[in-house]
Amino acid sequence: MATGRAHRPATRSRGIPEATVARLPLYLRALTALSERSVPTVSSEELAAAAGVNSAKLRKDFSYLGSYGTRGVGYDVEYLVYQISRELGLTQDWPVVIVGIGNLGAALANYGGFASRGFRVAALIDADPGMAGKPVAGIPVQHTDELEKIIQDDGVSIGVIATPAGAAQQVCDRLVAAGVTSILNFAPTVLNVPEGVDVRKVDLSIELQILAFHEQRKAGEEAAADGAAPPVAARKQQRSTGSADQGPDGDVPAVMPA
Amino acid sequence: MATGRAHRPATRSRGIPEATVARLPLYLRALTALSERSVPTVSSEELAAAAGVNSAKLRKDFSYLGSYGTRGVGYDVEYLVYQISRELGLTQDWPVVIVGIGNLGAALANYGGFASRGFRVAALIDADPGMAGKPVAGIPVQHTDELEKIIQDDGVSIGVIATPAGAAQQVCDRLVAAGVTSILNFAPTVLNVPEGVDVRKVDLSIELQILAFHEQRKAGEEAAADGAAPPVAARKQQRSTGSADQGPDGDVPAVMPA
DNA sequence: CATTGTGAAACAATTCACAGCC
DNA sequence: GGCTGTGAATTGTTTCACAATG
Repeated sequence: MATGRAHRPATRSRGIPEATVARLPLYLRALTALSERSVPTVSSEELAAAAGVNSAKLRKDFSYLGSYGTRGVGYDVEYLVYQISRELGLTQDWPVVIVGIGNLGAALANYGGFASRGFRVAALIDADPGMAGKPVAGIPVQHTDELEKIIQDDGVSIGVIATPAGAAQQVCDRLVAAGVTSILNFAPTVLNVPEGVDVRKVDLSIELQILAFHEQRKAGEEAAADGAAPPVAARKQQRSTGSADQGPDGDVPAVMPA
Repeated sequence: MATGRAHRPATRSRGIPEATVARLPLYLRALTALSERSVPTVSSEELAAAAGVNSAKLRKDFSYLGSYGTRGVGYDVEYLVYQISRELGLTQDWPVVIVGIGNLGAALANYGGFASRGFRVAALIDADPGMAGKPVAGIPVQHTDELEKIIQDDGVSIGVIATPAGAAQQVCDRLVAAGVTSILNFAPTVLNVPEGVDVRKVDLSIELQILAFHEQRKAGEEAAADGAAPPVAARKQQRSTGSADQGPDGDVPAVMPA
Protein backbone atom coordinates (compact mmCIF):
# COMPACT_ATOMS: atom_id res chain seq x y z
CA MET A 1 0.00 0.00 0.00
CA ALA A 2 1.09 3.36 -0.36
CA THR A 3 0.59 5.21 2.74
CA GLY A 4 3.39 7.52 3.46
CA ARG A 5 4.88 6.38 6.62
CA ALA A 6 7.17 9.10 7.80
CA HIS A 7 5.87 10.09 11.17
CA ARG A 8 3.11 7.92 12.31
CA PRO A 9 3.30 6.77 15.88
CA ALA A 10 0.95 3.94 15.48
CA THR A 11 -2.23 5.32 14.21
CA ARG A 12 -4.83 5.95 16.76
CA SER A 13 -5.68 3.27 19.25
CA ARG A 14 -7.31 1.73 16.24
CA GLY A 15 -4.38 -0.01 14.64
CA ILE A 16 -6.13 -2.24 12.19
CA PRO A 17 -3.60 -4.35 10.27
CA GLU A 18 -3.46 -3.64 6.59
CA ALA A 19 -4.22 -7.26 5.74
CA THR A 20 -7.39 -6.98 7.77
CA VAL A 21 -8.45 -3.75 6.10
CA ALA A 22 -8.07 -5.47 2.75
CA ARG A 23 -10.47 -8.17 3.81
CA LEU A 24 -13.17 -6.00 5.32
CA PRO A 25 -14.73 -5.23 1.92
CA LEU A 26 -14.96 -8.95 1.34
CA TYR A 27 -16.82 -9.54 4.57
CA LEU A 28 -19.00 -6.58 3.83
CA ARG A 29 -20.02 -8.00 0.50
CA ALA A 30 -20.90 -11.36 2.00
CA LEU A 31 -22.82 -9.68 4.80
CA THR A 32 -24.73 -7.51 2.38
CA ALA A 33 -25.83 -10.61 0.50
CA LEU A 34 -27.01 -12.16 3.77
CA SER A 35 -28.77 -8.96 4.70
CA GLU A 36 -30.64 -9.00 1.42
CA ARG A 37 -31.81 -12.48 2.19
CA SER A 38 -32.92 -11.20 5.57
CA VAL A 39 -30.64 -13.55 7.46
CA PRO A 40 -30.48 -12.15 11.00
CA THR A 41 -27.30 -13.71 12.36
CA VAL A 42 -24.32 -15.59 11.06
CA SER A 43 -21.51 -17.57 12.64
CA SER A 44 -17.85 -16.93 11.93
CA GLU A 45 -17.74 -20.29 10.22
CA GLU A 46 -20.56 -19.50 7.81
CA LEU A 47 -19.46 -15.99 7.06
CA ALA A 48 -15.89 -17.09 6.54
CA ALA A 49 -17.03 -19.68 4.02
CA ALA A 50 -19.02 -17.06 2.15
CA ALA A 51 -16.07 -14.70 2.06
CA GLY A 52 -13.57 -17.36 1.14
CA VAL A 53 -11.33 -17.18 4.21
CA ASN A 54 -11.01 -19.36 7.30
CA SER A 55 -12.95 -18.64 10.41
CA ALA A 56 -10.01 -18.06 12.74
CA LYS A 57 -8.77 -15.31 10.50
CA LEU A 58 -12.19 -13.76 10.30
CA ARG A 59 -12.61 -13.74 14.06
CA LYS A 60 -9.18 -12.25 14.51
CA ASP A 61 -10.00 -9.59 11.96
CA PHE A 62 -13.23 -8.71 13.71
CA SER A 63 -11.48 -8.59 17.03
CA TYR A 64 -9.59 -5.52 15.80
CA LEU A 65 -12.89 -3.75 15.28
CA GLY A 66 -14.30 -4.62 18.68
CA SER A 67 -16.45 -7.32 20.21
CA TYR A 68 -19.41 -7.31 17.94
CA GLY A 69 -20.43 -10.94 18.21
CA THR A 70 -22.33 -13.00 20.74
CA ARG A 71 -20.74 -16.16 22.05
CA GLY A 72 -22.72 -19.23 21.32
CA VAL A 73 -24.74 -17.35 18.71
CA GLY A 74 -22.72 -15.50 16.13
CA TYR A 75 -22.83 -12.03 14.65
CA ASP A 76 -25.81 -9.81 14.01
CA VAL A 77 -25.76 -9.24 10.28
CA GLU A 78 -27.18 -5.73 10.17
CA TYR A 79 -25.05 -4.53 13.02
CA LEU A 80 -21.87 -5.86 11.46
CA VAL A 81 -22.73 -4.33 8.11
CA TYR A 82 -23.00 -1.01 9.81
CA GLN A 83 -19.83 -1.35 11.84
CA ILE A 84 -17.71 -2.42 8.92
CA SER A 85 -19.17 0.26 6.68
CA ARG A 86 -18.36 2.85 9.26
CA GLU A 87 -14.87 1.55 9.76
CA LEU A 88 -14.22 1.68 6.04
CA GLY A 89 -15.63 5.15 5.80
CA LEU A 90 -18.49 4.10 3.59
CA THR A 91 -21.08 5.91 5.60
CA GLN A 92 -19.95 9.04 3.92
CA ASP A 93 -20.15 10.08 0.32
CA TRP A 94 -17.03 9.75 -1.81
CA PRO A 95 -17.15 11.59 -5.08
CA VAL A 96 -14.83 9.97 -7.60
CA VAL A 97 -13.54 11.08 -10.97
CA ILE A 98 -12.61 8.61 -13.67
CA VAL A 99 -10.03 9.81 -16.15
CA GLY A 100 -9.71 8.05 -19.47
CA ILE A 101 -13.00 6.85 -20.88
CA GLY A 102 -12.00 4.05 -23.21
CA ASN A 103 -13.47 0.59 -22.85
CA LEU A 104 -12.06 0.26 -19.39
CA GLY A 105 -13.21 3.67 -18.22
CA ALA A 106 -16.66 2.91 -19.58
CA ALA A 107 -16.67 -0.45 -17.84
CA LEU A 108 -15.80 1.26 -14.58
CA ALA A 109 -18.42 3.94 -15.08
CA ASN A 110 -21.01 1.26 -15.65
CA TYR A 111 -19.92 -0.78 -12.69
CA GLY A 112 -22.80 -1.00 -10.29
CA GLY A 113 -21.01 -1.89 -7.09
CA PHE A 114 -19.45 1.45 -7.56
CA ALA A 115 -22.39 3.65 -6.86
CA SER A 116 -23.87 1.30 -4.35
CA ARG A 117 -21.32 1.79 -1.62
CA GLY A 118 -20.82 5.42 -0.91
CA PHE A 119 -18.96 6.04 -4.11
CA ARG A 120 -20.44 8.47 -6.57
CA VAL A 121 -19.06 9.11 -10.00
CA ALA A 122 -18.65 12.86 -9.92
CA ALA A 123 -17.29 13.08 -13.44
CA LEU A 124 -15.94 11.18 -16.41
CA ILE A 125 -13.00 12.86 -18.04
CA ASP A 126 -11.28 12.23 -21.33
CA ALA A 127 -8.65 14.00 -23.36
CA ASP A 128 -10.46 13.47 -26.62
CA PRO A 129 -12.55 16.55 -27.46
CA GLY A 130 -14.73 14.32 -29.59
CA MET A 131 -15.91 12.50 -26.48
CA ALA A 132 -17.04 15.63 -24.72
CA GLY A 133 -20.72 15.65 -24.03
CA LYS A 134 -21.15 12.04 -25.05
CA PRO A 135 -22.97 10.22 -22.28
CA VAL A 136 -21.41 7.09 -20.80
CA ALA A 137 -23.41 5.28 -18.16
CA GLY A 138 -25.73 8.25 -18.21
CA ILE A 139 -23.01 10.73 -17.38
CA PRO A 140 -21.71 13.16 -19.97
CA VAL A 141 -17.97 12.93 -20.56
CA GLN A 142 -16.08 16.14 -19.90
CA HIS A 143 -12.83 17.33 -21.34
CA THR A 144 -9.58 17.19 -19.43
CA ASP A 145 -9.51 20.96 -19.26
CA GLU A 146 -12.30 20.82 -16.70
CA LEU A 147 -10.42 18.49 -14.40
CA GLU A 148 -9.18 20.96 -11.83
CA LYS A 149 -12.47 22.79 -11.62
CA ILE A 150 -14.45 19.61 -11.12
CA ILE A 151 -12.16 18.33 -8.41
CA GLN A 152 -12.27 21.53 -6.50
CA ASP A 153 -15.97 22.20 -6.92
CA ASP A 154 -16.98 18.70 -5.91
CA GLY A 155 -14.33 18.19 -3.28
CA VAL A 156 -13.13 15.03 -4.98
CA SER A 157 -10.41 13.21 -3.10
CA ILE A 158 -10.35 9.93 -5.02
CA GLY A 159 -9.33 9.64 -8.66
CA VAL A 160 -9.30 6.65 -10.97
CA ILE A 161 -6.78 6.59 -13.80
CA ALA A 162 -7.82 4.47 -16.77
CA THR A 163 -5.72 6.16 -19.42
CA PRO A 164 -2.96 4.64 -21.51
CA ALA A 165 0.32 4.28 -19.67
CA GLY A 166 1.89 7.25 -21.40
CA ALA A 167 -0.63 9.69 -20.00
CA ALA A 168 -0.90 8.31 -16.49
CA GLN A 169 1.84 10.24 -14.68
CA GLN A 170 0.71 13.50 -16.17
CA VAL A 171 -2.90 12.89 -15.23
CA CYS A 172 -1.74 11.83 -11.80
CA ASP A 173 0.20 15.05 -11.31
CA ARG A 174 -2.82 17.12 -12.22
CA LEU A 175 -5.11 15.15 -9.97
CA VAL A 176 -2.75 15.54 -7.05
CA ALA A 177 -2.15 19.22 -7.70
CA ALA A 178 -5.89 19.75 -7.70
CA GLY A 179 -6.30 18.06 -4.34
CA VAL A 180 -6.83 14.36 -4.93
CA THR A 181 -5.13 12.27 -2.25
CA SER A 182 -6.08 8.73 -3.23
CA ILE A 183 -5.57 7.21 -6.64
CA LEU A 184 -6.59 3.93 -8.17
CA ASN A 185 -4.29 3.33 -11.11
CA PHE A 186 -5.17 0.97 -13.94
CA ALA A 187 -2.35 2.10 -16.19
CA PRO A 188 0.69 -0.16 -16.19
CA THR A 189 3.08 2.42 -14.79
CA VAL A 190 4.62 3.26 -11.46
CA LEU A 191 3.25 6.60 -10.38
CA ASN A 192 5.35 9.05 -8.46
CA VAL A 193 3.34 10.89 -5.90
CA PRO A 194 4.14 13.18 -2.99
CA GLU A 195 4.12 11.96 0.56
CA GLY A 196 0.60 11.56 1.84
CA VAL A 197 -0.98 10.44 -1.40
CA ASP A 198 -2.15 6.84 -1.57
CA VAL A 199 -1.87 4.87 -4.75
CA ARG A 200 -3.27 1.46 -5.40
CA LYS A 201 -2.76 -0.24 -8.68
CA VAL A 202 -4.61 -2.82 -10.65
CA ASP A 203 -2.49 -4.48 -13.24
CA LEU A 204 -3.78 -7.23 -15.47
CA SER A 205 -0.53 -8.29 -16.92
CA ILE A 206 1.03 -8.73 -13.51
CA GLU A 207 -1.83 -10.97 -12.46
CA LEU A 208 -1.47 -13.08 -15.54
CA GLN A 209 2.24 -13.44 -15.01
CA ILE A 210 1.70 -14.61 -11.46
CA LEU A 211 -0.78 -17.16 -12.73
CA ALA A 212 1.68 -18.28 -15.38
CA PHE A 213 4.31 -18.83 -12.71
CA HIS A 214 2.06 -21.15 -10.76
CA GLU A 215 0.77 -22.80 -13.89
CA GLN A 216 4.30 -23.57 -14.95
CA ARG A 217 5.07 -24.99 -11.58
CA LYS A 218 2.04 -27.24 -11.75
CA ALA A 219 3.21 -28.56 -15.09
CA GLY A 220 6.64 -29.21 -13.67
CA GLU A 221 5.36 -31.06 -10.66
CA GLU A 222 3.09 -33.12 -12.78
CA ALA A 223 5.97 -34.20 -14.93
CA ALA A 224 8.12 -34.85 -11.90
CA ALA A 225 5.58 -36.81 -9.92
CA ASP A 226 4.60 -38.32 -13.17
CA GLY A 227 1.52 -40.38 -13.30
CA ALA A 228 0.63 -39.70 -9.73
CA ALA A 229 -3.02 -39.77 -8.85
CA PRO A 230 -4.73 -36.55 -9.73
CA PRO A 231 -5.50 -34.86 -6.46
CA VAL A 232 -8.71 -33.33 -7.59
CA ALA A 233 -11.10 -33.65 -4.79
CA ALA A 234 -12.17 -31.36 -2.05
CA ARG A 235 -13.16 -27.90 -2.90
CA LYS A 236 -10.83 -25.25 -1.86
CA GLN A 237 -11.72 -21.68 -1.32
CA GLN A 238 -9.84 -19.33 -3.45
CA ARG A 239 -7.05 -17.48 -1.89
CA SER A 240 -6.96 -13.98 -2.58
CA THR A 241 -4.29 -12.22 -4.04
CA GLY A 242 -2.23 -9.90 -2.69
CA SER A 243 -3.50 -6.75 -2.80
CA ALA A 244 -6.45 -6.99 -1.09
CA ASP A 245 -6.55 -10.27 -0.41
CA GLN A 246 -7.05 -10.15 -3.75
CA GLY A 247 -4.66 -8.26 -4.43
CA PRO A 248 -3.91 -7.91 -7.29
CA ASP A 249 -3.34 -5.88 -9.96
CA GLY A 250 -4.38 -5.97 -13.35
CA ASP A 251 -3.75 -3.48 -15.74
CA VAL A 252 -6.31 -3.00 -18.06
CA PRO A 253 -5.69 -0.60 -20.73
CA ALA A 254 -8.13 1.77 -21.63
CA VAL A 255 -8.47 1.48 -25.14
CA MET A 256 -7.52 4.92 -25.79
CA PRO A 257 -10.05 7.40 -26.41
CA ALA A 258 -9.93 6.78 -30.01
CA MET B 1 -1.73 -29.87 -17.36
CA ALA B 2 -1.56 -29.64 -21.02
CA THR B 3 2.05 -29.10 -21.70
CA GLY B 4 4.19 -31.27 -19.59
CA ARG B 5 7.31 -29.35 -19.08
CA ALA B 6 9.74 -30.49 -16.50
CA HIS B 7 12.02 -27.61 -16.12
CA ARG B 8 14.28 -27.04 -13.31
CA PRO B 9 17.68 -25.92 -14.35
CA ALA B 10 17.75 -23.49 -11.52
CA THR B 11 20.19 -24.41 -8.87
CA ARG B 12 18.00 -22.90 -6.25
CA SER B 13 15.74 -24.97 -4.16
CA ARG B 14 12.13 -24.63 -5.01
CA GLY B 15 10.13 -22.21 -3.04
CA ILE B 16 10.25 -18.63 -4.14
CA PRO B 17 8.19 -16.66 -1.63
CA GLU B 18 4.82 -15.60 -2.92
CA ALA B 19 5.57 -11.96 -2.17
CA THR B 20 8.62 -12.21 -4.35
CA VAL B 21 6.75 -13.86 -7.21
CA ALA B 22 4.27 -11.00 -7.13
CA ARG B 23 7.08 -8.51 -7.63
CA LEU B 24 8.93 -10.28 -10.41
CA PRO B 25 6.60 -8.93 -13.10
CA LEU B 26 7.32 -5.47 -11.80
CA TYR B 27 11.04 -5.90 -12.12
CA LEU B 28 10.54 -7.42 -15.51
CA ARG B 29 8.63 -4.43 -16.74
CA ALA B 30 11.27 -2.02 -15.50
CA LEU B 31 14.01 -4.15 -17.02
CA THR B 32 12.22 -4.34 -20.34
CA ALA B 33 12.08 -0.57 -20.46
CA LEU B 34 15.81 -0.39 -19.73
CA SER B 35 16.47 -3.00 -22.36
CA GLU B 36 14.62 -0.95 -24.92
CA ARG B 37 16.81 1.98 -24.08
CA SER B 38 19.79 -0.32 -24.56
CA VAL B 39 20.99 0.14 -21.00
CA PRO B 40 23.48 -2.69 -20.44
CA THR B 41 23.62 -2.91 -16.65
CA VAL B 42 21.70 -1.60 -13.70
CA SER B 43 22.33 -1.48 -9.96
CA SER B 44 19.86 -2.74 -7.41
CA GLU B 45 19.37 0.85 -6.31
CA GLU B 46 18.42 2.10 -9.76
CA LEU B 47 16.25 -0.81 -10.65
CA ALA B 48 14.49 -0.67 -7.32
CA ALA B 49 13.67 2.98 -7.88
CA ALA B 50 12.25 2.22 -11.30
CA ALA B 51 10.12 -0.55 -9.90
CA GLY B 52 9.01 1.40 -6.87
CA VAL B 53 10.46 -0.80 -4.16
CA ASN B 54 13.53 -0.51 -1.97
CA SER B 55 16.84 -2.01 -2.98
CA ALA B 56 17.25 -4.40 -0.07
CA LYS B 57 13.98 -6.04 -0.95
CA LEU B 58 14.95 -6.29 -4.57
CA ARG B 59 18.28 -7.89 -3.78
CA LYS B 60 16.65 -10.35 -1.45
CA ASP B 61 14.10 -11.18 -4.12
CA PHE B 62 16.78 -11.80 -6.69
CA SER B 63 18.71 -13.91 -4.26
CA TYR B 64 15.92 -16.47 -4.43
CA LEU B 65 16.48 -16.80 -8.15
CA GLY B 66 20.21 -17.24 -7.90
CA SER B 67 23.28 -15.05 -8.02
CA TYR B 68 22.77 -13.18 -11.22
CA GLY B 69 24.53 -9.94 -10.36
CA THR B 70 28.13 -8.80 -10.26
CA ARG B 71 29.43 -7.19 -7.09
CA GLY B 72 30.63 -3.69 -7.59
CA VAL B 73 28.82 -3.51 -10.91
CA GLY B 74 25.19 -4.47 -10.84
CA TYR B 75 22.99 -6.67 -12.97
CA ASP B 76 23.17 -7.37 -16.66
CA VAL B 77 19.83 -6.19 -18.01
CA GLU B 78 19.38 -8.67 -20.82
CA TYR B 79 20.43 -11.59 -18.72
CA LEU B 80 18.05 -10.66 -15.93
CA VAL B 81 15.18 -10.18 -18.35
CA TYR B 82 15.77 -13.68 -19.56
CA GLN B 83 16.11 -15.23 -16.12
CA ILE B 84 12.99 -13.61 -14.75
CA SER B 85 11.00 -14.43 -17.87
CA ARG B 86 12.03 -18.01 -17.58
CA GLU B 87 11.22 -18.16 -13.90
CA LEU B 88 7.77 -16.73 -14.55
CA GLY B 89 7.19 -19.15 -17.37
CA LEU B 90 6.95 -16.43 -19.97
CA THR B 91 9.28 -18.14 -22.38
CA GLN B 92 6.42 -20.34 -23.33
CA ASP B 93 3.15 -19.58 -25.02
CA TRP B 94 0.05 -19.24 -22.87
CA PRO B 95 -3.22 -19.29 -24.74
CA VAL B 96 -5.92 -17.49 -22.79
CA VAL B 97 -9.67 -17.30 -23.18
CA ILE B 98 -11.65 -14.27 -22.10
CA VAL B 99 -15.25 -14.95 -21.17
CA GLY B 100 -17.71 -12.08 -21.09
CA ILE B 101 -17.12 -9.50 -23.77
CA GLY B 102 -18.71 -6.38 -22.36
CA ASN B 103 -16.80 -3.16 -21.95
CA LEU B 104 -14.37 -4.82 -19.59
CA GLY B 105 -13.85 -7.88 -21.73
CA ALA B 106 -13.27 -5.66 -24.74
CA ALA B 107 -10.78 -3.57 -22.79
CA LEU B 108 -8.91 -6.72 -21.85
CA ALA B 109 -8.97 -8.03 -25.40
CA ASN B 110 -7.51 -4.78 -26.62
CA TYR B 111 -4.82 -4.69 -24.00
CA GLY B 112 -1.47 -4.71 -25.68
CA GLY B 113 0.74 -5.87 -22.85
CA PHE B 114 -1.31 -8.97 -23.07
CA ALA B 115 0.03 -10.35 -26.28
CA SER B 116 3.50 -9.00 -25.68
CA ARG B 117 4.50 -11.38 -22.94
CA GLY B 118 3.77 -14.90 -23.91
CA PHE B 119 0.04 -14.52 -23.53
CA ARG B 120 -2.11 -15.05 -26.57
CA VAL B 121 -5.83 -14.47 -26.73
CA ALA B 122 -7.05 -17.81 -27.99
CA ALA B 123 -10.70 -16.83 -27.94
CA LEU B 124 -13.27 -14.31 -26.85
CA ILE B 125 -16.45 -15.84 -25.57
CA ASP B 126 -19.82 -14.34 -24.79
CA ALA B 127 -23.22 -15.75 -23.92
CA ASP B 128 -25.05 -13.29 -26.16
CA PRO B 129 -25.74 -14.95 -29.52
CA GLY B 130 -25.95 -11.49 -31.00
CA MET B 131 -22.26 -10.98 -30.30
CA ALA B 132 -21.18 -14.11 -32.14
CA GLY B 133 -18.99 -13.37 -35.09
CA LYS B 134 -18.60 -9.74 -34.17
CA PRO B 135 -14.91 -8.89 -34.10
CA VAL B 136 -13.42 -7.33 -30.98
CA ALA B 137 -9.78 -6.39 -31.13
CA GLY B 138 -9.66 -8.21 -34.41
CA ILE B 139 -10.86 -11.48 -32.95
CA PRO B 140 -14.35 -12.77 -33.66
CA VAL B 141 -16.44 -13.39 -30.55
CA GLN B 142 -17.64 -16.95 -30.14
CA HIS B 143 -20.65 -18.26 -28.34
CA THR B 144 -20.42 -19.92 -24.95
CA ASP B 145 -21.40 -23.20 -26.52
CA GLU B 146 -17.96 -23.39 -28.08
CA LEU B 147 -16.16 -22.98 -24.78
CA GLU B 148 -15.23 -26.58 -24.07
CA LYS B 149 -14.15 -27.29 -27.61
CA ILE B 150 -11.91 -24.21 -27.74
CA ILE B 151 -10.24 -24.98 -24.44
CA GLN B 152 -9.52 -28.53 -25.40
CA ASP B 153 -8.43 -27.84 -28.95
CA ASP B 154 -6.12 -25.01 -27.98
CA GLY B 155 -4.87 -26.50 -24.74
CA VAL B 156 -5.95 -23.42 -22.83
CA SER B 157 -5.03 -23.49 -19.17
CA ILE B 158 -5.70 -19.86 -18.24
CA GLY B 159 -9.14 -18.30 -18.30
CA VAL B 160 -10.25 -14.74 -17.65
CA ILE B 161 -13.75 -14.16 -16.33
CA ALA B 162 -15.20 -10.75 -17.14
CA THR B 163 -18.86 -11.64 -16.89
CA PRO B 164 -21.45 -10.20 -14.52
CA ALA B 165 -21.23 -11.63 -11.02
CA GLY B 166 -24.25 -13.85 -11.49
CA ALA B 167 -22.66 -15.84 -14.28
CA ALA B 168 -19.17 -16.13 -12.87
CA GLN B 169 -19.41 -19.34 -10.86
CA GLN B 170 -21.13 -21.16 -13.67
CA VAL B 171 -18.55 -20.02 -16.19
CA CYS B 172 -15.83 -20.95 -13.74
CA ASP B 173 -17.21 -24.46 -13.34
CA ARG B 174 -17.27 -24.97 -17.07
CA LEU B 175 -13.76 -23.63 -17.52
CA VAL B 176 -12.45 -25.93 -14.83
CA ALA B 177 -14.36 -28.93 -16.12
CA ALA B 178 -12.86 -28.30 -19.54
CA GLY B 179 -9.34 -28.24 -18.19
CA VAL B 180 -8.52 -24.68 -17.16
CA THR B 181 -6.38 -24.59 -14.02
CA SER B 182 -5.75 -20.86 -13.56
CA ILE B 183 -8.41 -18.21 -13.46
CA LEU B 184 -8.28 -14.46 -13.33
CA ASN B 185 -11.62 -13.29 -12.00
CA PHE B 186 -12.94 -9.78 -12.54
CA ALA B 187 -16.43 -10.54 -11.33
CA PRO B 188 -17.17 -9.43 -7.77
CA THR B 189 -17.75 -12.92 -6.44
CA VAL B 190 -15.85 -15.51 -4.50
CA LEU B 191 -15.32 -18.48 -6.78
CA ASN B 192 -15.32 -22.02 -5.51
CA VAL B 193 -12.82 -24.15 -7.31
CA PRO B 194 -11.38 -27.62 -6.78
CA GLU B 195 -8.01 -28.13 -5.22
CA GLY B 196 -5.26 -27.44 -7.67
CA VAL B 197 -6.94 -24.59 -9.47
CA ASP B 198 -5.54 -21.12 -8.90
CA VAL B 199 -7.78 -18.12 -8.75
CA ARG B 200 -6.70 -14.53 -8.61
CA LYS B 201 -9.22 -11.80 -8.41
CA VAL B 202 -9.29 -8.20 -9.41
CA ASP B 203 -11.99 -6.24 -7.73
CA LEU B 204 -12.49 -2.59 -8.30
CA SER B 205 -14.88 -1.94 -5.49
CA ILE B 206 -12.58 -3.57 -2.96
CA GLU B 207 -9.73 -1.35 -4.05
CA LEU B 208 -11.89 1.72 -3.72
CA GLN B 209 -13.03 0.71 -0.28
CA ILE B 210 -9.46 0.30 0.87
CA LEU B 211 -8.66 3.74 -0.45
CA ALA B 212 -11.69 5.14 1.33
CA PHE B 213 -10.47 3.65 4.59
CA HIS B 214 -7.13 5.40 4.32
CA GLU B 215 -8.71 8.57 3.05
CA GLN B 216 -10.97 8.66 6.05
CA ARG B 217 -8.05 8.12 8.33
CA LYS B 218 -6.18 10.99 6.76
CA ALA B 219 -9.11 13.26 7.36
CA GLY B 220 -9.24 12.16 10.97
CA GLU B 221 -5.57 12.76 11.59
CA GLU B 222 -5.75 16.12 9.98
CA ALA B 223 -8.47 17.18 12.30
CA ALA B 224 -6.63 15.74 15.25
CA ALA B 225 -3.23 17.20 14.49
CA ASP B 226 -5.03 20.29 13.39
CA GLY B 227 -3.02 23.05 11.92
CA ALA B 228 -0.22 20.80 10.90
CA ALA B 229 1.12 21.08 7.42
CA PRO B 230 -1.81 21.04 5.07
CA PRO B 231 -1.64 18.04 2.84
CA VAL B 232 -1.78 20.40 -0.04
CA ALA B 233 1.58 21.94 0.37
CA ALA B 234 4.66 20.63 -1.29
CA ARG B 235 3.00 19.33 -4.32
CA LYS B 236 5.64 18.87 -6.86
CA GLN B 237 6.25 15.75 -8.72
CA GLN B 238 9.05 14.09 -6.90
CA ARG B 239 10.88 10.98 -7.60
CA SER B 240 10.71 10.17 -4.00
CA THR B 241 10.04 6.62 -3.19
CA GLY B 242 9.10 7.87 0.16
CA SER B 243 5.47 7.18 -0.12
CA ALA B 244 6.01 4.77 -2.72
CA ASP B 245 4.97 1.35 -2.03
CA GLN B 246 2.06 1.42 -4.28
CA GLY B 247 -0.18 -1.41 -4.90
CA PRO B 248 -2.27 -3.69 -2.99
CA ASP B 249 0.11 -6.23 -2.03
CA GLY B 250 3.09 -4.35 -2.61
CA ASP B 251 3.24 -4.81 -6.26
CA VAL B 252 4.17 -1.87 -8.25
CA PRO B 253 4.08 -1.46 -11.92
CA ALA B 254 6.79 0.07 -13.91
CA VAL B 255 7.22 1.62 -17.22
CA MET B 256 5.77 -0.18 -20.10
CA PRO B 257 5.67 0.24 -23.77
CA ALA B 258 2.56 2.20 -24.31
C1' DC C 1 35.52 0.68 -3.50
C1' DA C 2 30.88 0.24 -5.15
C1' DT C 3 27.68 -3.10 -5.02
C1' DT C 4 25.93 -7.72 -4.39
C1' DG C 5 24.27 -11.46 -1.49
C1' DT C 6 22.75 -12.92 2.87
C1' DG C 7 22.58 -14.11 7.84
C1' DA C 8 20.24 -12.23 11.67
C1' DA C 9 16.87 -9.02 13.65
C1' DA C 10 12.53 -6.90 13.40
C1' DC C 11 8.08 -6.87 12.05
C1' DA C 12 3.60 -8.64 10.19
C1' DA C 13 0.14 -12.06 9.32
C1' DT C 14 -1.79 -16.48 10.11
C1' DT C 15 -3.08 -20.38 12.67
C1' DC C 16 -3.71 -22.88 16.91
C1' DA C 17 -6.11 -23.96 20.82
C1' DC C 18 -8.80 -23.01 24.51
C1' DA C 19 -10.76 -20.01 28.23
C1' DG C 20 -14.87 -17.47 28.69
C1' DC C 21 -19.49 -16.47 27.83
C1' DC C 22 -24.24 -16.86 26.23
C1' DG D 1 -23.25 -26.94 23.77
C1' DG D 2 -21.92 -23.83 20.54
C1' DC D 3 -19.40 -20.04 19.31
C1' DT D 4 -16.68 -15.89 20.10
C1' DG D 5 -12.45 -13.57 21.38
C1' DT D 6 -7.70 -13.77 22.05
C1' DG D 7 -3.06 -14.93 23.98
C1' DA D 8 0.64 -17.86 22.33
C1' DA D 9 2.92 -20.31 18.72
C1' DT D 10 4.00 -20.37 14.08
C1' DT D 11 4.94 -18.99 9.65
C1' DG D 12 5.99 -15.40 6.28
C1' DT D 13 8.05 -10.84 4.90
C1' DT D 14 10.84 -6.86 5.27
C1' DT D 15 14.69 -4.44 6.82
C1' DC D 16 19.29 -4.07 8.63
C1' DA D 17 23.98 -4.21 8.29
C1' DC D 18 28.11 -5.97 6.76
C1' DA D 19 31.31 -9.49 4.98
C1' DA D 20 32.45 -11.07 0.44
C1' DT D 21 34.02 -9.92 -4.07
C1' DG D 22 34.55 -8.54 -8.92
